[in-house]
Amino acid sequence: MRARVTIGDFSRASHLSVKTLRHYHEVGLLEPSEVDPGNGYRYYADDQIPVAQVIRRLRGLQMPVAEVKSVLAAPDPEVRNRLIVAHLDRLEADLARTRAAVAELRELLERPQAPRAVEHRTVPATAAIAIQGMIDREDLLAWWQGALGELHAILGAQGLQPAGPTGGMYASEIFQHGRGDATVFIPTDRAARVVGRVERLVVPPAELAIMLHRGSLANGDLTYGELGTHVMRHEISVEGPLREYYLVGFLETDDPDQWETEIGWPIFRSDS
Amino acid sequence: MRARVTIGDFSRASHLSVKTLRHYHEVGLLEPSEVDPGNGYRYYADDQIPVAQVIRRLRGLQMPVAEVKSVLAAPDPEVRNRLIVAHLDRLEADLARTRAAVAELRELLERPQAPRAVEHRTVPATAAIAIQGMIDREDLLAWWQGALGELHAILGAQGLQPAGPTGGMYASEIFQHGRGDATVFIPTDRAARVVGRVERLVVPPAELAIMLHRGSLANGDLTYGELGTHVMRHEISVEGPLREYYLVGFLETDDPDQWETEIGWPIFRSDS
DNA sequence: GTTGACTCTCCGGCAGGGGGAGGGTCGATA
DNA sequence: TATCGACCCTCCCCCTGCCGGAGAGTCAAC
Repeated sequence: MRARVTIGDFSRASHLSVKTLRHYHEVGLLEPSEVDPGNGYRYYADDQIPVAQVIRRLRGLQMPVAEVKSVLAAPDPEVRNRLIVAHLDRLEADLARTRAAVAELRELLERPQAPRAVEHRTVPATAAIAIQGMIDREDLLAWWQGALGELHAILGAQGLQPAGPTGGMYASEIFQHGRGDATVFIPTDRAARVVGRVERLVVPPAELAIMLHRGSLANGDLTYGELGTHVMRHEISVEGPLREYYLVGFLETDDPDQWETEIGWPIFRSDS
Repeated sequence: MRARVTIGDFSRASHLSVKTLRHYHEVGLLEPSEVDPGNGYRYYADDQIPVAQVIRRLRGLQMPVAEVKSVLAAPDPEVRNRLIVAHLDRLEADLARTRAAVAELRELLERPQAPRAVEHRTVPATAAIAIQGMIDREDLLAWWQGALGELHAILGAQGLQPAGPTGGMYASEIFQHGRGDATVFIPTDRAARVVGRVERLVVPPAELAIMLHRGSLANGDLTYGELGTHVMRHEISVEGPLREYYLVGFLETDDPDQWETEIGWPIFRSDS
């Protein structure tokens, strides 16, 4: 026989506040086992306690309500667990990222930076193989590694050598709005055969203000900031994606602190 | 000479969206260096880029806007750094908690539990020394350890022995709303002298449904849930704080997995 | 029948912005 | 100098996941 209790009692038993329970009812996350049609009173059954527990646990780990709902709706325990584990994995990844950001910020607080040099460069049009995509910022790093790896693999498989440093182009919307067009490319002298998402591309010419960034690109915003300040102060900024050239990257060394990246900001140059 | 740019250019240079910049202006976090009184256009100066960078960094680490504001308002770099480091420390603590919760949940997914026995117990009124307080849930663990340590120290200093297991009483509001009354106590035969926040207390008698919880109390909600289900199904719940008795706790062993805690739910018993 | 403790719905608000409507402006070109 | 497209402005509503309170209806014990 199932016991039936009021919302207040269920609140005390489940450790969810009355407000929260009503909210969960409203959004369909946890429906009372019975609602009196006369007065609207909600009544909960004792076997809803474990459900409430699960909800509390998952919400405590920031799982969005909609996702909790789909977990509960999944009939198969296997599916359920996979959804939960997926969320836990995302959490772990988040933790790692935050931890890294914290460490970097601590580092930056310890030792302030010296100003860096800015170079002007005229980049000619360049034939290359490339991968393009509309990318969410959070996926950028994974996409970037995958795409660069693929390009190198294609090149290697055809016995070709890069004709210049690997590079990338990034629409500023990626950084402002978290999503935008991105391109990575490797210059090639001779036409490579293209496979899958790899395509041939003539990287357009550009006038760039260039600053060298050392270390992981997770810290790239600092260099971007410095470069942006320089450009605002001394140059005329023009339309066009930001450009990066990976002089030393993850293909050359495992230690991100050793990476060297040129960051290029499109500018207008009237004279030399 | 400072350059002056429109909000769009500043957005591209700072990687903050136009919407966000307007929002930061509105809340006073980042004021444009100049606002045209005629048309309301915002203009930013190049030396605001580093400020924008700092804001972006700190916001990226979930520092509330108000706190970022006070960081920027702090004139002394020392003070600034202390504020930031404090936030980073909080973040680290958060990370540790989340990590632990993730690990526990993974564990729970691996091996499901067997149902546990529930015992009925009549607890008589008991003289004790106690510490009470209105506690936020997040501070509960620290408060609990501190208070228990203090009680034991007082007892030890007076050469007295506990006359029963250490216990605690917790208003259910703590769990429902994150804040409420809490009490920890140690029964004593002979009157102890009381010092500071320690007081003498007669722990009121109670009828309890009791379940044994093994392991860290971070997982206590599971046992609470099971016990709550039992109470809803088989007992008549009455008013009164939840009660815990720490049979094996942090004073006895360093390994939280070894802890044993009795969890008591106040019930009504008409007969034996 | 009267309390007092519950319960209901509805409204408003929090952070930290995003989306979009509707309308004014800027500047480079023709 | 007119025009056009790219900017910019304000205002309002929306999002998530609840919390707080007002005003009114209900339940159960005495």
